[in-house]
Amino acid sequence: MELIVTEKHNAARRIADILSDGSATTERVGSVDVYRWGTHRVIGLSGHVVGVDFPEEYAEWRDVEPAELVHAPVQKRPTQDDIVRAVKRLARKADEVVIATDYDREGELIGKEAYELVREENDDAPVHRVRFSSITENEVKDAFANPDDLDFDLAAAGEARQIVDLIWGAALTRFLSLSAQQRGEDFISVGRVQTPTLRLIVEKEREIDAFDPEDYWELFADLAKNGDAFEAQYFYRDEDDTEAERIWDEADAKTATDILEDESQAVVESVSRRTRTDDPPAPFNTTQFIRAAGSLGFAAGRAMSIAEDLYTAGYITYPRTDNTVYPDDLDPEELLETFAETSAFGSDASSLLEADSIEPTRGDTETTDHPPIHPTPDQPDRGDLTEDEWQVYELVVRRFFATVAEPAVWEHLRVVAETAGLRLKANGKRLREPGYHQVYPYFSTDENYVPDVSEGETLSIEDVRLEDKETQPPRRYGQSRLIETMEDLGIGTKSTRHNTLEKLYDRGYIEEDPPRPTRLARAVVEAAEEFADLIVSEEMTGELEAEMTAIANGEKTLEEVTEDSRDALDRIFAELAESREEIGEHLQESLKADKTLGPCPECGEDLLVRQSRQGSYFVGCDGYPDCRFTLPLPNTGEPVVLDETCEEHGLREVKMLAGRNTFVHGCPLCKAEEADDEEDRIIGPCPECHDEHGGELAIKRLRNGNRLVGCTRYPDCEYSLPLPRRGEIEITDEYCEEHDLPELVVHDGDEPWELGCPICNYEEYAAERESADLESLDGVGPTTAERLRDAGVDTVGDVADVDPDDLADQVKGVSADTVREWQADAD
DNA sequence: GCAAGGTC
Repeated sequence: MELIVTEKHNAARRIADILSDGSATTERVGSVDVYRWGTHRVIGLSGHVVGVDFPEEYAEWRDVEPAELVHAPVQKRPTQDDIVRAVKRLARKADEVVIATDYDREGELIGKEAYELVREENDDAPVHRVRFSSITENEVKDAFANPDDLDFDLAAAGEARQIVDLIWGAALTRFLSLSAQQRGEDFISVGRVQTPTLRLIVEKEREIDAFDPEDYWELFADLAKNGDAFEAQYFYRDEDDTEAERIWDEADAKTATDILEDESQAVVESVSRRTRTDDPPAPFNTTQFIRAAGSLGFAAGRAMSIAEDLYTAGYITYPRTDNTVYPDDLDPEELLETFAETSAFGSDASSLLEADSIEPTRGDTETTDHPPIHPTPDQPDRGDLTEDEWQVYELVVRRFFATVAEPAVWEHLRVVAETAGLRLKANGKRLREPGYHQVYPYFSTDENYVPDVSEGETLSIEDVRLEDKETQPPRRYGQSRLIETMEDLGIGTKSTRHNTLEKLYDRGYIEEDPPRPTRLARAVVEAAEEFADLIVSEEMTGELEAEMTAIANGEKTLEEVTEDSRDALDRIFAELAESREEIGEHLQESLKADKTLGPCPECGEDLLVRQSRQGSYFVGCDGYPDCRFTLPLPNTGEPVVLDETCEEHGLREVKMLAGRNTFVHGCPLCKAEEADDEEDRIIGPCPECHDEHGGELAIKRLRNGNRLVGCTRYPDCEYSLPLPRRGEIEITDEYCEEHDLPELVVHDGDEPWELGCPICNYEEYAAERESADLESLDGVGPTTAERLRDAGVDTVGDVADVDPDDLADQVKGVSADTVREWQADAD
């Protein structure tokens, strides 16, 4: 039997399909699907199926000095037992094994891991390695016709990285967490990739904090030719003889304005025209895809998750790639033709096919890992995808179109006019040839109109405006710019950069989007800068890359590299030992600062965001138990303490993070006082207890900011209906006959909306929620929805009734935590 | 309970 091992299940299926000419069938080996035809078997791994870790006796943090981890043994252990078992079972019967993992360093290591599993069971079957960079018939058949051997040096380079990352990350993470006495989930983590990334964010924040704005002025005038007006701006030559628009002195600005206002005409001094070619963009690699999706409003992780769904469904190629050059065996014309008949893209594809020749653009990076992201000939109908998925799919299709389209041509027109010794300029631009913009509408094609004037011509000055401005602090990194910067610095990989950002959010290091660092993040970066500079610098990756290259080239061994790295970490721990307490205190202060609102109105100690034993959040006093002052917080989402401070109480405002239901709660003391001041408004009989006890329904505002319709006999009667948190609620004269309650109207923003009878409203809402499509849940695409339906879950209402762990076991790609998030969302 | 790297 010939066994073929691939890196992922999808690749196994497609390779089996190609090599068997479509005759392969599936069989189960344990719980794993394997493809077979004749004497061949193809099994797909799931990336790494074994991982490195310390032996069991190092697992308890309290029993081991973090510094001991530096010299602790490192073991390989299966992380995906079912797949490991299946590989071993197949290996026993194999006469020959072919490793067909991805064509990159990590693929070589994953291949070696498979090789070692095979060798545990089978001493003598020959093991070959095939390499191909896209799963197309030609490449795959060619690779299998010319098998090679595993590159053990290259795999060892990857193993060295695993060991160095584990030792540094685990030892320093434990050191920081233990010194700050952080237990449980709230450990303080550092690592070769996450900490330099965090430093980028922290350093930008330092620049913003240190920024001192400066006033300046800009002077504009409208010039007109026969009533045809356009905007021009005053400029001058500064001391370096460069053109400048900003006027730094207010008196100078006023003088120039006065002069200009006294003039009614300006004479055209020069007119220059030039045309500029605007080349179409390069094919998508992961980073550029994330950036483009980011400009459509998708967060990096969300964009990748949608792309993975589209890939699994077969609509686009593999979304994790560094490559920006299409492979030779992609025939763009052929692919375009498959779009020519579609309703969504037919006319654009047809117009592209009219070109004399089709020559796709090329980016700077040509790699062997995977082709650039492009659509496959397998096209979905619009109805097959959710709205978000369609947007991302269309982006990928149109990017492919753009890469085979013509350049655009812009015409620039610069006019300089002079009056009373002052010069005014206008820069016009016009899109003369739309080129690729016609099929790729994601870039701006805004034009700026400046009429055709000629030198010596007189223009009238219509309107003079002096604008006072101030210099702006540097902008925070957005998610996609962070990912681009990580790529430029060489930290992380195409597959992990967006995960690193999510990790920083989860660890409480960054908040909001664009991300801002917490006090804790600043303290961690400061501690690392002072004591373990290497872990916070992007150079650690650069140095490690150089060492890995040396291993791959046979110039160094894994042992040499990991020993050097251990020595460096030993030296860091020698210094850290003396400062343990100091570091711990600083981290603890920062942790507290992130949760501090301001002075307690009763005792003056700090008010802090705390969590009750049941898990709900509230505001409590640091003087507890002497001071028992508390304030409630809303019961949805996770609280974040903002920098904005309430003027009345000197307390920082609170924001509740709850996905798309995120909102700013404000000062919790103001909210509580507002609720105390707001009278309950009675609207009608309580359906539960009016007949028996005379209870009535009232619109109530709770101290945590929630608003509801509840019974006046609360807590004896707990009947309640939810109401929106925001907006003024008007009680109208129209009555619901069924419930004997007035119709309500909510005034929030411009358009008031009719909520109607609160009971009818709630019943409708509950029914809708109950039967809502699975796709309305966060992160559920058609693939996941299909799998959920297979497991007997058809609606959002059904999700509420399942056991999260059971469902996670049944449905591939869904974790129990995800299910719990859906359930919380549905409440 | 630690990292980063695969993949779902």
